[in-house]
Amino acid sequence: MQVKYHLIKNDPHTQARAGILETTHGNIETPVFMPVGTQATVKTVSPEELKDLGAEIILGNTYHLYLRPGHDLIAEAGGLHKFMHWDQPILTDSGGFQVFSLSEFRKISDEGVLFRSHLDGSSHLFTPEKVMEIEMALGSDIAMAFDECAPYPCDVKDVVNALERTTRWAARCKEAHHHEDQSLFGIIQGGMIRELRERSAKEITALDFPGYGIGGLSVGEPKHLMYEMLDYTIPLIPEDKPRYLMGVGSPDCLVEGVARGVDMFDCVLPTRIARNGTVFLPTGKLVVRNAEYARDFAPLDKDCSCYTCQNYSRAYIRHLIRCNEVLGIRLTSIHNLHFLVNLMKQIRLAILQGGFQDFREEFFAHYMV
RNA sequence: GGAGGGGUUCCCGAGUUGGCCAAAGGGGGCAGACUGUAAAUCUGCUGGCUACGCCUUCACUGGUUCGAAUCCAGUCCCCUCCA
Repeated sequence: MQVKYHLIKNDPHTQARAGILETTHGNIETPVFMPVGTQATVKTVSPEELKDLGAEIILGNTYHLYLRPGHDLIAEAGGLHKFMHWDQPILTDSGGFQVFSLSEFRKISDEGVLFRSHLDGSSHLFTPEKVMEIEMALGSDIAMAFDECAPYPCDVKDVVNALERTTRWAARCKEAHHHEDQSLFGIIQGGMIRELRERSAKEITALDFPGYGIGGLSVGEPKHLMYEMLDYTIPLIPEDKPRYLMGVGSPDCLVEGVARGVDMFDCVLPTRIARNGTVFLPTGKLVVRNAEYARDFAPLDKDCSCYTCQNYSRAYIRHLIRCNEVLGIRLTSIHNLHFLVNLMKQIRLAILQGGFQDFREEFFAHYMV
């Protein structure tokens, strides 16, 4: 089946909305936060633990899985779900972000992107058609179109080029995509320029995808700019399609993204900062690795219901992280993922109960950015 | 008892043709960053101060010298080999 978005409730004061996204591997309650599992694993956290902390859908990455172990191998294993033992929805990113993050290893042409593997230096041409072939082989529920994510800051002409190319590639992706159990999402680009955002939104939505990614944001620009771009972009996306703000995941950005009409988010932030000794709390970030928690025998968050907070102290977690023990980063990863997943569940509940605006104010009354 | 080697800043460890040495490098410690993952990574600080300068420091004591972690003498420890 193709994904289907059901709008359940609009917030009366903001653009926030609650809905359900139906997929082959089950329903997703939106707005939702999606943990990132680039290499067919959310680093250090098992699928069972992801389910326990409430994750509904996770990501995989086309570029990384193509290079290793190879999409053919994963297809042979029975697809990504089976390969990694995750039976809930999966979204695969297309490698478009690697055009940005691995910019020193690639050359862009209209045909596609020639990557020099960061693993062994070998060359690989990613065309929209190739990316579709890979994503279909992976068998994710949602495949992202191959886009060009422009950096920030960026010359206007380069933003325009990326935008135009992204539109052309989106059309080619759509043409090449044939998979009845996988839905292809288009991606809107346009840098930090209102007119270009609007233009990209119009061009991409004209191609009629079952969902839309908003890309090219959270690439180093100030937050107010990102929020502005969302304000310009989201009203141009059909109401009956899910909107996915790609790569965004700080708690404050999630709340503000939802307020602007975003349904889906993904981000490496919770797992990355977890591995570096930082955790999310309702009051803001806390570097549990720091000396001031050496003798703090309380949980990370006394009101948190996650596995970590139910069983371990700040002092113990700090000790593990300082000793480089894997359990330390597993515990902080579990907590951070739970924090964001749970934040979205609270947000959704608030929307359903008509109290999102109050929730938002309450959140920022406590959360120090 | 004899022969040889060595004691450096929290730790390990460079540095001994004397000045460019508050002293390389690593570890540890302290702090910061991290937003579709080249990240369990990266960056900064790590003797003291009334700081573009001053003070204390390279086992200890004394000496040579304009100047010593570096040279000399003695002392105290440590290691290896031979008795």
